[in-house]
Amino acid sequence: MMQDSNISLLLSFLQGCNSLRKLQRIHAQVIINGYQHHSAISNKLLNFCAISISGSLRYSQLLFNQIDKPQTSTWNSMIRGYSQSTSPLEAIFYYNKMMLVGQSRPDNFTFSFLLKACDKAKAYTKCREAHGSIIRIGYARDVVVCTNLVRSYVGNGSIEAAQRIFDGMPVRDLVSWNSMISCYSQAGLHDEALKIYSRMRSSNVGMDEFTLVSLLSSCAHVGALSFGVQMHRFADENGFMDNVFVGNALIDMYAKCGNLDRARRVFDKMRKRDVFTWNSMIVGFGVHGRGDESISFFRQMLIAGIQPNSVTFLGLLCGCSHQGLTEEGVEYFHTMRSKFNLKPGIKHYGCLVDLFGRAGKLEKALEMIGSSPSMDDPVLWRTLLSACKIHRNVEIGEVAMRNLLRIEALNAGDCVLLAGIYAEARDRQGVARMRKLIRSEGIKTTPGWSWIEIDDRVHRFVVGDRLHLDSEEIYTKLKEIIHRVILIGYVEQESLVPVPESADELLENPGLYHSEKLAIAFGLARTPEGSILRIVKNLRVCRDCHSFTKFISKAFDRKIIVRDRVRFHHFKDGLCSCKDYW
DNA sequence: CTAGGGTTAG
Repeated sequence: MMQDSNISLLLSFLQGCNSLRKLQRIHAQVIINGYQHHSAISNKLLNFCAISISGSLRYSQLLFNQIDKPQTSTWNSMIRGYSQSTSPLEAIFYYNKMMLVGQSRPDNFTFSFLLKACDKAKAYTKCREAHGSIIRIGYARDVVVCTNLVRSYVGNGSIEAAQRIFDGMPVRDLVSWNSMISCYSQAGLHDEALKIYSRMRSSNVGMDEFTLVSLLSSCAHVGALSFGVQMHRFADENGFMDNVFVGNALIDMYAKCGNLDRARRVFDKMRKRDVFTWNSMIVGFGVHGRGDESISFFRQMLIAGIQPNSVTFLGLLCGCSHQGLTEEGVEYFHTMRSKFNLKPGIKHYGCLVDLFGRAGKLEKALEMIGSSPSMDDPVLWRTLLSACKIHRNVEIGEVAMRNLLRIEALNAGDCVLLAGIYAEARDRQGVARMRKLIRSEGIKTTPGWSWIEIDDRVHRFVVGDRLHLDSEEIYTKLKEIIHRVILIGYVEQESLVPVPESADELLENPGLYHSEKLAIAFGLARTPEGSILRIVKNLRVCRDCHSFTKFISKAFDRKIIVRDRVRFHHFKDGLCSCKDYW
């Protein structure tokens, strides 16, 4: 009697326990009363130590060692604890030990925790082994286990296996669908993520905040504005707008789709704002080249008492770089350390290389690489090479190229860039050398493309595209456009050495129409007068297309928003928001 | 009360 009430008292103490110190006192009581072998008590203790934030895995390890015949649930606690710790490999060791001892069988919980550990520890082989055991022991129909399998395979880079398991699941609930979508989204397979959504709709599991957040992230990445707007409406209608994740994802989506006003409106309405909220705005302004507004939001963020992090500074520095705020950018770079105790990472150095590079201070940019943590980072050299393209600097461009070769990071895009620099310097032999280099080294090429969204449909174009169904119409329209912009001063650059946009163009089809021109022509032909054209492309805008687009915005009185690989260009009345500084 | 899902950068 006495004993039972003591036990329940100890258990209730454990329930309310919120620190390791208290826990140790309770443990001492357990030992004093001779209850250390009472399984309810020791399991509870161990479970608490393993899972709770205030607990300690080391402590639960000690407790574990004192239990002579651990039950499945006890093993599970250890595996679970380590699976969410910083040493997920330990979880796998515990599972191995459990199998080796062989006294207790793994259950559906064991596999859920183990799979999570395989994901975190990037243990592909173990993941496959677990998959086999799951089938053998008979948990292959368990919806939670399968969902974990899907995540674990994706985390280990095997999207195909994940997709097969997902498709083979006898039952899929809302969480399973959300997992599949977020996995695609996080793996960068945004088209797949958006495609899954339509299948999900027909399976009648509904949608919640989690679904929205992943889908919005994918919209942001591919620039699918009208789909994003649909999601916004859905969030409004279902009362999801109070969720800070949803608000953040919406801000980011609007910013990345070129609509900063609507991003701002969502921001203003949010009741709770966290560091993601502020960062999304700061990064948004940054990639649109509105550095002064990035700075303004940064200041307000500090006043609101939100601590900036390294992403905040990436947005801020990007804004400074694209608006030519060189001194401010350098200043903020230094305050990272001095005021905010943040160590600038390689990407922050990249921003500074870009900042100096764009401003034409190529020597400074080169110095910056020298003072960075790594002279072997391809991104830094590539950034310098892009700057050399802007400022038509052959010498430093060649330095960047030699370094890319040295660190064996050279890709086709780099060759195309340098070829462009040579072309603008009228150095045909240089262009030819780049062409040869790509061929001889067998360097993989990225085809350039542009797309435009018209009536909720995406139309995608490549250089010299003849595959589009409306090819005739597009080329006729393009001829007409060229005629009209020449009348107001556009000079076609075809008479010069063609500046290649993509490797394909450099290798085989010089002088063809860039994908961007085709997308714009199609947009002009198919949308009502006065409406905004939104173009998304995977490469940078070339000088000729940039000039061409400026003239179109004037000749046709259209606002045109182009999102290229790194930033936005807003064309209006013959001018671009980047002030020709990109 | 032993399980699985979310945002910025890259």
